[in-house]
Amino acid sequence: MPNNEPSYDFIREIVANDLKTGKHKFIRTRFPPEPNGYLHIGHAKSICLNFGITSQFNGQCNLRFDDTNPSKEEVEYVESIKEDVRWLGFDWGDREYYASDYFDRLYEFAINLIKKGKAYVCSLSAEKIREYRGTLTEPGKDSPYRERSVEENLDLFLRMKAGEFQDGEHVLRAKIDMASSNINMRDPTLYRIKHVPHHRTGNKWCIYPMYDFTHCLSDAIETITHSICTLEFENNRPLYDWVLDTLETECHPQQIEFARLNLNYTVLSKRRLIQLVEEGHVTGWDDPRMPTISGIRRRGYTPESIRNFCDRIGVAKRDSIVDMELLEFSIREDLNRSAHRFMAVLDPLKVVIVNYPEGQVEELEAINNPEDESMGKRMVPFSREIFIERDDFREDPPKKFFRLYPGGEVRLRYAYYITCREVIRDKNTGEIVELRCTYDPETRGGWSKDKRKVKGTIHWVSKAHSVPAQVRLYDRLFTVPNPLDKKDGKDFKDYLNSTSLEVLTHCRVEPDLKKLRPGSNCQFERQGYFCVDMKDSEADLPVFNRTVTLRDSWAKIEKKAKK
RNA sequence: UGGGGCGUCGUCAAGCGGUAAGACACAGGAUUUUGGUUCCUGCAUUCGGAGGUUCGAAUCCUCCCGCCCCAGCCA
Repeated sequence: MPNNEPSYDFIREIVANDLKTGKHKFIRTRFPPEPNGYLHIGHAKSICLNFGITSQFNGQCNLRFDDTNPSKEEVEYVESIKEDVRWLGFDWGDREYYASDYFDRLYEFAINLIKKGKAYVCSLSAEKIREYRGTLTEPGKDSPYRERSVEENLDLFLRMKAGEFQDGEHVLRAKIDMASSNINMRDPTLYRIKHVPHHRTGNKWCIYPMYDFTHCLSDAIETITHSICTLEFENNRPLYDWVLDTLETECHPQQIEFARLNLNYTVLSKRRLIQLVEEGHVTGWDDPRMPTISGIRRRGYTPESIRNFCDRIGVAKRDSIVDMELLEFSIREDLNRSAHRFMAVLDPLKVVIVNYPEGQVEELEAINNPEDESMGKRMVPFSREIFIERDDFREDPPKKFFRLYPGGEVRLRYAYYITCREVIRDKNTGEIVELRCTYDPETRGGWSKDKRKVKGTIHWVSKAHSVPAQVRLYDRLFTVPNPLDKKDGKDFKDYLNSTSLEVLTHCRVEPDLKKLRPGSNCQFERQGYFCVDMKDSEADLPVFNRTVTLRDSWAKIEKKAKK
């Protein structure tokens, strides 16, 4: 049976079915980041999933900060997270929640659990608790404090909250089963003492709830219908259900796990990213080489391209490593149809057109975006002395090289055909410093009446009219597809790409490029997509970040020839 | 040799008992004033392996193999 319907991923299938059977009339999800670092492209997958599903099925997605560990969390992170989610194009309305807003209710739930005889205060040290927990193959042992009376537990827990104890003296534990084959069920810790001020609740609390206790109850409080998380929480699902079942909450969301995103040539874990930042391997969370949302944004990626990327990678349960090229495809696709084209010479080589009248300047018409006529045209100044890309000239051209070489003719985009007549070198170094060329006045605009074949077209800028610019060429952060694949004791940082950033300081670009606003995208013809750096660009010296190169089939041919 | 998951093209990923979608990548070719874009064409006789059930299996059953997750008072 041919089926032309676009297929849902397994989560959307569940949601659609719940709607169809009437299990739910309204879908509510949540995106629950812990504010202990910046969001990365892996979070984008989760954001697109959670917000995407609810917009598709007319539901709502809450933004909830899972802020139960004050020793790792900071307001800087909550601000950046909000900015990133918004930038990606999603709106949580007024539903900005914090697990810490539920601390009072969570505390009541804990009291309730104690009263039901389902939780107890354990006074074993952390090390002892670990010992008593058993191992993967051996069952654990009951804590000697497991049978404390409800009254004693209530009293102790109250005093924990009141600050009568030091960190680590007691914890509140669920009373489940120390012999469970699921280690998460061996009387997991629910509350710990931490005399640490919280970024939102200040000094109000010195006991903080653990994830397993907080998350399910926060979901229930917010009447979440589908609690979507990553695979590693699969083992926690029985505990998620146990807490809600035992407390008999009115709402019992369904936890569903999917495989987190992995991308080759980079790392996607906050722990490692924070390491790169703190140890100075990158300039910050928003370094354009970082896979963080802020890094990608500064690199020049568009929200649209990220969303398309997330659609393309799909949602499933199997661990996978997505090819970076898919991300690059997504941004090329978006920028190809939207980016304004310009000419920019990254590594300038001076060309004097000897038969062009000295002092003459022409304004030549150039198309702003061949994919979008509505973006119009612009005038580009042309004169006797211009710059071309050093790499577009070869004294000894390889096969199939159809750019400029001695005696060869090439088209200057939107300008004229020129022929190279003479190569000028530096007397001392031998370096080529200038090319003497002649132009054909009959080819204005780049056309010839005699239909003579000129296969190559190169970009250029007028020496006198172009403006200087700095260009930053970014490459992948790591040299190997999987930096975590630690053979012979190597650390992921051993695979850092030492040439992931190349700064070009002598570039010359079209004068109009000076007018671009920070953050704007554009294409440097024949080279790639670039954006004006949001932090370092200045009116006198614009700074451009290379978002991604254009596909380059010449580079492939050359590479093949070398082999 | 405890438990929970997962194995379909180089990379993602559909497939839900009726005879292997799609995308990226790759390889050819056409068009092109970006060696860009666009457009054609090709790219899994086979679904981790072996048995079995069935007229028919990637889909059901059995066994085996491989990979991931869990022993935080992290999330």
